[in-house]
Amino acid sequence: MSISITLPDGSVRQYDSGVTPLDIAKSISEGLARNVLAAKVNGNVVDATRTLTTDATLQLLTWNDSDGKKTFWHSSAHLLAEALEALYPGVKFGIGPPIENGFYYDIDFGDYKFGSEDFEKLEAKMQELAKKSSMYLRTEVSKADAEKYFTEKGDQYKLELISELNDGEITFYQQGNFVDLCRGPHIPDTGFIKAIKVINTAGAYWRGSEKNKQLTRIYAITFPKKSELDEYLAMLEEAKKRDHRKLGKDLEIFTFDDDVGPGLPLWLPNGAAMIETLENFAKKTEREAGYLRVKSPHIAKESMYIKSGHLPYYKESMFPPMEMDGERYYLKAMNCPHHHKIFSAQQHSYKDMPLRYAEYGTCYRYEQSGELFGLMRVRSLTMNDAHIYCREDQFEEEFKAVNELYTRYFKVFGIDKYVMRFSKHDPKKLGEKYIDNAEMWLKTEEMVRKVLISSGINYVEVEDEAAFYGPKIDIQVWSAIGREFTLATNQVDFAQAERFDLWYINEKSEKERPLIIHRAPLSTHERFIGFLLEHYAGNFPVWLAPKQVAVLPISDKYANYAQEVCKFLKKYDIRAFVDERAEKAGRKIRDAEVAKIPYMLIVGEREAADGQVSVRQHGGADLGSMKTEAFADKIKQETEI
RNA sequence: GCCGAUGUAGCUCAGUGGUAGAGCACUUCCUUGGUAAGGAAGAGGUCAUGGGUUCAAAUCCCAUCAUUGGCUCCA
Repeated sequence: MSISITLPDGSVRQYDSGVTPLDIAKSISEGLARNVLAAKVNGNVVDATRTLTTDATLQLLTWNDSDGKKTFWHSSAHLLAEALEALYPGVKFGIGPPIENGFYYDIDFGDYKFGSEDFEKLEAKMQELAKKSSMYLRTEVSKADAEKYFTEKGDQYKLELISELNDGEITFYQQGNFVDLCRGPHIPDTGFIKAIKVINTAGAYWRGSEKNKQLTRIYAITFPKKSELDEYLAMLEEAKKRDHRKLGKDLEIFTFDDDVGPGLPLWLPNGAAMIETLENFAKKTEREAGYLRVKSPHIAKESMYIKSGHLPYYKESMFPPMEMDGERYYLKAMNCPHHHKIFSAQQHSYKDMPLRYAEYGTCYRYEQSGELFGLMRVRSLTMNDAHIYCREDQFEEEFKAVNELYTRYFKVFGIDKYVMRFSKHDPKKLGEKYIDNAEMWLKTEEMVRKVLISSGINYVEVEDEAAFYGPKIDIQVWSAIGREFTLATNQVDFAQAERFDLWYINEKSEKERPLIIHRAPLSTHERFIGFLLEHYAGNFPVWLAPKQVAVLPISDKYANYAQEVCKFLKKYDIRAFVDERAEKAGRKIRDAEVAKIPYMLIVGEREAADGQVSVRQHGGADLGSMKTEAFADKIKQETEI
């Protein structure tokens, strides 16, 4: 009997029933067959060795398809497990999925401490087993047989997984002597795996729960070619060069000190200059957008956090309280309660609304020690914070304006790789994790969705990630080394107005609750500058660069002239300095290049003679000579944002 | 908080039980120069901290602190 196979280009070919995708690949070309890792049949990824008995659409998957890569890495995880079982008999296996770059396997080593000194041995064993080109053989097993197999093997993790499966949907895969519970699919044989690198190990709780035993997670990556592994490792090296922790040190932006404490960054003059620039920019933008600036203290009495409802939710991540005059004071972990108090300090009419209170507010959060990460996760942070108090009929417009502010900022900084997450509540957790007001949850979530859709913003909706007081939008970005974090956030709050008894007088002369929007589009200084360091790889645009211009006298005969130039530029608010060291011009240029300073002004006899500067741009472009004033005008223009 | 790794000069790092090292940076002197490193000399370390083993510890063991890769968390 013959079946019709439709290929991605639309062509239809006839084959005998029982043909495999691999056979089909061979019929097209031997070269293709050598590269086929798996197949997509009617949209489902399956083994390339599965037989086809009915008409189908077929896509052959290779290393160039993400599903092909995933299959390759998943199969590699089985290879890793096979090698582990050979090297450390009796180990038990959790799960071993592919990830974005490579794969991992969670292992229970019993009492053995698996560490980095085991990596080479493991890699060698995997290489050895890969060379055998063992086929990945699929068998369907009954639930009873599956349970029997892993009971005999004593692997309680696999048994737990099996207990959640139904009879008839359980399959085993075997390569060499290793059998694993797996739904597949897999690559045809281990011979495809040519390059192997064990990356690192980490503790990981079984099924992701702190209550469970911690297993040893082994991360590794494999490739079908040695050269691809080399490329990957080179790419990792490149990413390390962008790491904000390295750049922050090299460019003298920030530092940490044991005597100050973990997660408490110290800003060096260059970092402080960036903060000042960012604040000026934000303040100007916010002023234009109708925000009013407010200021609030760093601490407050415990009673305020009880009133706000923050304390029961976040006590664990606040620094412990200080006792003073029989009162307990907390370092603030958020600015909202203070702002609410500013709102309630005055009486407001509906005509005053919306009121937008903005503050670069410094907060302190006791992040878990294991969570600290350079500038991205710290314990003292200064937020680009603001709270908008508005009437319900103003909410959409206000929320939309906030989104537009984000878009404007992101455009200025050239941020285009991000995901907007719309975080919603989980109705099952009303009264626990979330304020118990089902109606307001649904109402505000619908309002947010409406704004997102009408603004044409791409977003994903996620359940059970809202703040306790309302739905929110988070902007997810990635660090140079691939770690995901929330850059900015925009939240709705329908709970705290009630708690703080916030009201305004409406048209009918009645008290009415405002809706509140929390927003922090520029995140915190810590996180944002950390992000910008990586985003620009330290090559900041002129307006943001902590040092904008280096004036480099050819010799100390021209030091005075250099100082004159520098003084002149400073009058224009340009951040300039003179390199007066007794070094040659070449050396001064090199050092300015390494420090990533946008402009270098070389001044010597020629320039001093007629009030000029010779301009070199970071990166090497020689812009020639011009009057100092002309240069200052040029920079002024460039720093307009 | 949990599992693993790391901690030596300002920075980057070498140093497997026997007198603490290199490069860069720093200081001083010489050199006065034209678009990515001029030369010489000098200074600089309680080898994270505290215990232990040893005739002897940067090195081996234990604890603590910090950093870091993950896990859990993230107002």
